[in-house]
Amino acid sequence: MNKKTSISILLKSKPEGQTVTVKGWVRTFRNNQFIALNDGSIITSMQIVVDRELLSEDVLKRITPGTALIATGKLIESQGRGQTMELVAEEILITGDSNPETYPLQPKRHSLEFLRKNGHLRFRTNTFGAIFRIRHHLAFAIHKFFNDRGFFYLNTPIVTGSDAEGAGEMFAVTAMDLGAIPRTEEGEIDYKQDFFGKETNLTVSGQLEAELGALALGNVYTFGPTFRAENSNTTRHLAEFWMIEPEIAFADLKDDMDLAENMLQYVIGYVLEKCDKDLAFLAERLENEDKNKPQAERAQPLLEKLKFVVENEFERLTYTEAFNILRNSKPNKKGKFAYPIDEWGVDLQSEHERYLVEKKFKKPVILTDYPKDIKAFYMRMNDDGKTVAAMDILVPGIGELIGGSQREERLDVLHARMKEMNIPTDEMQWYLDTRVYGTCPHAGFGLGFERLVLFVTGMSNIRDVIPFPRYPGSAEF
RNA sequence: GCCCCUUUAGCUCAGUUGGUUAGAGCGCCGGACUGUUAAUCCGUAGGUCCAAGGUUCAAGUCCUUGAAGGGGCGCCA
Repeated sequence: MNKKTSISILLKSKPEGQTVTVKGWVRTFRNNQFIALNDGSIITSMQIVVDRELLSEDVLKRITPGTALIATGKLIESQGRGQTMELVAEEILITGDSNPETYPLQPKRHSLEFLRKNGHLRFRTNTFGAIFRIRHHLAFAIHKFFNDRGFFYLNTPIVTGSDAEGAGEMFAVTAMDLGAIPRTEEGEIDYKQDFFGKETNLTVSGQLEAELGALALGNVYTFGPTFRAENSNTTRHLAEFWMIEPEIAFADLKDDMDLAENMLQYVIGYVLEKCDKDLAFLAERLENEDKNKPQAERAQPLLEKLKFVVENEFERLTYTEAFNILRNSKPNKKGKFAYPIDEWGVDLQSEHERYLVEKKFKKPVILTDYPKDIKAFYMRMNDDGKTVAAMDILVPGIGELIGGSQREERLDVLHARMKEMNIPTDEMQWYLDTRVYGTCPHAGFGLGFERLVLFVTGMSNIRDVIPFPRYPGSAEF
């Protein structure tokens, strides 16, 4: 096939009557004369001008929304308004018809619910095209950020034999015949006869393994699929999602917070530059969506929100400071919180996080030094004996975007914590060995990639920012 | 897992205190149109009112159960 030029590249060139070929899918066909052709490389469609003499009536009728075609012709400055250039067709080859009576996508606005049900075709819409181009650039920016800073990309296992992380319910991995599961004499499932000879699950986090890498390579990060079998039915949870988990050696909680804040500012700045057209489209979309909402429910304009995050420092405060703010807050005193703030040590609910982020500070907030009883065993114990060196980054509209901590590097303290929380130490010797041999202060965090995409695109349901969402009751495609 | 809302044409939605033949915009189909921009103009067709059961002289409208979808909460990234 002759070489195609992507529309994104053509739009950067000078239209001087040069002959070019574009290949894509018809969005609309106006006036029996103007094809809006989109090839996915950019949100902008190329206008193909068709001479009626050129094509037979039959071929003209076949140019409908969704039709795939190859158009060759001269690229000239557009005669009409609305686009800078257009392609005067000399040859049009239809490679795939699209029956307009059955093709679900019409040249009009569709609801996100409808497009979710037609998930196999939603890529062909402006909204989802923009989302998935931005998703790509965000992923690339994350790799670039870490690579530029000397981090090594480490792949941690997807099938894991470790069940001590406690980050959530896990999906079992087995090759056993589910109709005839082998049992021991005591009636327990006999995992010794399974493929790996032990109980295995899909990973809920690569952190513990990433620590092993960091305590040799210095700075590492993971970026891989993560699975949680929680029965979560919300707009910000998935059963299969992608998580980024950097882990840094010889570092404390402040280094960890600085890294997370710098990373978010870098990747958001990157897409503000690279994805200006897609972001502008999504910003306008969000604005239109919000027109029907009461003032109080309207979101901050998307570009304004993103620029603000890039240009301003995040608010940093401890759990205890946040607790005092919340306890003395109006909604708490007036009994507006479903979960009143009364006793130090309670876990903060999303209504509290939203108050801090959206009402009190109106910017991303980093909460640190949580009570030890509401956090995981591996987080470093603070000198007060009551709190741990944890940090959560909360952002408007989403809540928790990042969860991290300085890790407990002192063997005796870690051992005591594991015993206290009933974590079986004998199965975790591989983890404890990093503290037995050459331990050092280190820290890391987990970033939910889809939550980042949600935040950047201004979408509201996490199922719309991953190509093939998995959630309770649904695993299409 | 808990709570709330929705389900009417291909899509997005109206549909009054229960009352005759259920409507609109867009799309589709037919026609017009060589500078359109979700093109426009004219015309036609298109409905098991989510399903089952109930109340009533009468149900799209009220009640019960179920299904599907959406939102909030919890768990968390």
